[in-house]
Amino acid sequence: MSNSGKTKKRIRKAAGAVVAEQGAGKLTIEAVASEAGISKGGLLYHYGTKKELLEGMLDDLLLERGALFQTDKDHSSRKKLRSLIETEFALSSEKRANAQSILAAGAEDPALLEPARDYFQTLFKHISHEKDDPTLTITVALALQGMQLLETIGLYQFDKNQKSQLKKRLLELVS
Amino acid sequence: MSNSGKTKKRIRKAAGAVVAEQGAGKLTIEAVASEAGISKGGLLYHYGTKKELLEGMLDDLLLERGALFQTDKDHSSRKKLRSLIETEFALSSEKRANAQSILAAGAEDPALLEPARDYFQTLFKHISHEKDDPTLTITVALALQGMQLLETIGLYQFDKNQKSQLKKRLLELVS
DNA sequence: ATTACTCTACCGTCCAGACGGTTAAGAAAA
DNA sequence: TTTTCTTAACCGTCTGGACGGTAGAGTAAT
Repeated sequence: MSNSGKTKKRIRKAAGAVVAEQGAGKLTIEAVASEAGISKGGLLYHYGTKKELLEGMLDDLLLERGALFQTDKDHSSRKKLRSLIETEFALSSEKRANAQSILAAGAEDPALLEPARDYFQTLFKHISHEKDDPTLTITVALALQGMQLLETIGLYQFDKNQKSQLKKRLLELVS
Repeated sequence: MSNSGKTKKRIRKAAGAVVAEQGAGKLTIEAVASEAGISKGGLLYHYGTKKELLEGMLDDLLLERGALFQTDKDHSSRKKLRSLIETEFALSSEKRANAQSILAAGAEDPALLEPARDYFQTLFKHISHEKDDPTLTITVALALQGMQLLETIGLYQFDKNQKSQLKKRLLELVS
């Protein structure tokens, strides 16, 4: 476990890059290995199967976002959402590349998405229990996700200006 | 061209079903042919290559939504968005399955998504020129897309109740 | 301090199966 | 009987994964 953590991280990052550049269907072990600068055999030493790699990628993604809605039972869903908005807009492009794991896992085996489904289940259940205006809060959460997914799939890229305005407005809507 | 239109449509529908059930990565010509009840060779008679099939699927999707923002120069972006909201929520589950083409095309060859990129480019440009509160309108458009994509990827399913509330609220926000 | 051994981290090769696409031939419809 | 549609058999390529091997750093025994 000494050095292997570093190499594993490099592999996961390379996998995200492959998906972003070539599409989820081109995520092959060879392509990832090449992008990471090691051989296929070397990659399979760290991740015994492709499935393990996909799971590792998804973990990265959910660990970043998921903690919020598991703990913090004392905070309102709006407060959590505000914090999620801040987090999402502040993410480095490297971390945002982790979202590619959604597409890769969905393409390979939809069953791998189960943890992500749990996350959204929890998220929307939380918000629905809100007293003030749950549907508005859901709208904001959906807009945040919509932006994220559009960018991940490569259908649209918001520029800095648009993003800062959008962030400001989303925060206002759930204040 | 006589009967082939029907068979082609059945093939496209089968392709959407395969993606929905097994994931974008499992969209193989054989699987689609089997789902459509014909042989692989039979499918390739109608769509000479897999790429052609993907393009056909994307056309289905964009023809439904796209017309709105190409024509109707005299209508405000809010009015168009309201009409898009109505359309999206009224879509049959069969038509909603067309959205799977986004995932399939993105997995196979991201270049195929170009028409879809154009669509969103046009959509957001239109909205940005709005005078009243473009960022709110963008938020609503993103929420609509977010719902759509979450359902398409299979990360969350909104029930009838949630949907009718959401539709009502989205319409209010851009009224 | 040299020999023997072990472990981690990798590499290169190989293979069975899956895949997209071609082809020759037949069935159905016109 | 010509055109349209469909089939089964086949081909070359790619992919996931298995596997044998190895360089090097450490550990222990002699």
